[in-house]
Amino acid sequence: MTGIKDVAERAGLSVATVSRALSGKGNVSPTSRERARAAASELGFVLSYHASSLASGRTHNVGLVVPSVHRWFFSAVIEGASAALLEAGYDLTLYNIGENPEHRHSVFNDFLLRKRVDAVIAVSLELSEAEIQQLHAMHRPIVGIGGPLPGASTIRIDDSAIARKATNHLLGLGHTKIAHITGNEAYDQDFHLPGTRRSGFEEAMNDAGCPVRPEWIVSADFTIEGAYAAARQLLASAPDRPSAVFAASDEMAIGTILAARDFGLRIPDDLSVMGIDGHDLGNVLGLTTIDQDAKGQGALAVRTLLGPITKGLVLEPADTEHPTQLVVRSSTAVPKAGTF
Amino acid sequence: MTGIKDVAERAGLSVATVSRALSGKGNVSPTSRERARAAASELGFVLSYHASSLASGRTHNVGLVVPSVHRWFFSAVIEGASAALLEAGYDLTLYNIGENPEHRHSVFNDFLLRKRVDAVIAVSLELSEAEIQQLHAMHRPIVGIGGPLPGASTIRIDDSAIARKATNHLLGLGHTKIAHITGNEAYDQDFHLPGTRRSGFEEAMNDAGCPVRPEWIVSADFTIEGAYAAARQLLASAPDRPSAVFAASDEMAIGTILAARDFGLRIPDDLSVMGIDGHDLGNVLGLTTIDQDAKGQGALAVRTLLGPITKGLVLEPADTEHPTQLVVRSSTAVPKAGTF
DNA sequence: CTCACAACTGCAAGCGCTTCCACACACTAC
DNA sequence: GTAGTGTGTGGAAGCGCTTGCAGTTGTGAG
Repeated sequence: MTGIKDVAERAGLSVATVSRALSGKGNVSPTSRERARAAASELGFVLSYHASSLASGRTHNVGLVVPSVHRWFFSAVIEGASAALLEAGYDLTLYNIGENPEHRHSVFNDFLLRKRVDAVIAVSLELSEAEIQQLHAMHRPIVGIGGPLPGASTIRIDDSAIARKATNHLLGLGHTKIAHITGNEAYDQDFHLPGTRRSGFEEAMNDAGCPVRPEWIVSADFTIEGAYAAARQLLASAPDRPSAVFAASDEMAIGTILAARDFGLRIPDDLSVMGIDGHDLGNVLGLTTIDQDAKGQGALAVRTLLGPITKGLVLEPADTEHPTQLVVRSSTAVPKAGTF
Repeated sequence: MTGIKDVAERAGLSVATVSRALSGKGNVSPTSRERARAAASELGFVLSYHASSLASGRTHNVGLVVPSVHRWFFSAVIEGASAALLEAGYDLTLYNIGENPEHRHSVFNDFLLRKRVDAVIAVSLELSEAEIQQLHAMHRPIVGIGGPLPGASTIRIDDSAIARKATNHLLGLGHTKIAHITGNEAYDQDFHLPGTRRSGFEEAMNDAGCPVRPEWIVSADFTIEGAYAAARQLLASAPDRPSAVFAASDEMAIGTILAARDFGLRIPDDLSVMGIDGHDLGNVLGLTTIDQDAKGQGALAVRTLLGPITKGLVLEPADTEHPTQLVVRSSTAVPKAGTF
């Protein structure tokens, strides 16, 4: 394999100068820089990042920790982060926690401590003080997506406000019999996201003077399949059926739509459905939603990290609220008189 | 940060012995091994993988290259590979090519050559001779998923046989008016997967003496959305409508089901639909499919690579066919007499 | 003409490990 | 007894880069 030594030889320069020329750091005359570049490209030289990292301490690699790669939100974040990192010349090391709690433990107590990443992006994961401390002790900045992280930067959306906005959209159309599909307790552990959205829903309902019926708050696991099952139960009793469903995620809204179709309910005539996310399928199904631009959040996380890192600065913890947008499609409408 | 030196000091051993003790390679007395382990864990020592890689040449990191992270098949492969790698103590570096052709170029001509990965898993990507050569020159074994890779190991399914099996399932039920949703040309570049499945479909039809109607072969981009649009066109002309649709992927089958519902077609009464994949949504929608266990393919790819690597052997190129399974659910049935 | 200073360059010391080699020692086999 | 074998250990030479430092040159100011 050709190393920097070969390049130096060919260019008639020292290894040190070639290193500086190629990295762009330090003073190098234009002539030398050009010669180094030419020699490198003639030899097809590609820097060994191990050696570079060992010597410099910078790895050009960012760790991305996600709870799952299947759910829409996470894969959208991965996509956004991945593209931004690729553009910046950074590698992306993916840690998919999955269902296994042991995996989470080894990711935070082993993998991430191997000094292989310059920074960590944690998606929808509430890190413990100890976990954050460890990473900070190693000078590894952290950006959290999806919730507040003590002492770390975060990118998030205002879940409570969004839930109120969504609920108000339905209320504004004239719905009063509104059900809510929230997340299971298991999903409330990390950032209490389902709880926050649910509270937002309840507040909006109370503000409008609409009763919140406990039996119309059902929970699922944030997947289409899970919400499908939950919605079937919710919609089973024809005489006492909500006229609208607000689901805490688009995937759960989609599950609801599928369940509604099974009962022959037309959307939005017999049932209005809305979600939160901006899922790609929303278009096909005409789903009204609040788009949270997950891809953009992933890209923003990368920019947040890389700015200070490339300048050699320390990342100041900051809390960035990502904008969201109500997208009205055909799954919500004024309730038909008959359904009241 | 504590290094191996600190551990050696604390354990009263040399750095060399500690290294051997912790890595498990070479002869170390049980006493020394235990002392090294104790000292390491007391100090919370975690190996620096950069230094380790630089010295040993092994990186404990595998590169996974995918065309997209959104499509079901790819995220399932990622999930399977990710879990298997985590178990083995390996990092997973994800390269998501995406839509941008430049990204593909830089991944293969820059990122993967940085000597940061021990091996490469390429999913549904047909590598050029040059790309394979480069990686082989660096002694980086490659495993391809989804198609033959000259000189590399591959894991794949028999697309032609599967397509015939699927078609035969529909023919066996009595369908003769069968449409096929195939992939766009853009998706035929890499492993000609859409083309192969389409040929299988046509062969089975011919063998059964059923005419293949060109206007009943439509193409989409492998997404639910794309197939939805294509299926709408296909199903629009009521008088001349197929009684069954075989889609080249589950996502496209799902798009077809959604489109059918828009036309008020009941499944399977008015239209039988089947796909290929084993998509999670298949259960909810009652989709008949051929399960190809994408997660298992990802895990198998990892095992295929890691076996030889950990033993220090060279990976012998081998072509492994992954088993598939016909899963009959409620989206396919005997055609109703009226629809003939 | 000298001096201070900046711009450029090379030497060499690491970065934190792995592993070759040499050596010490304890055996077994003759 | 000696030679041969195997096990356990430490010294030290790298792995392929980056970067502090010092040295060389060129420049404008005094």
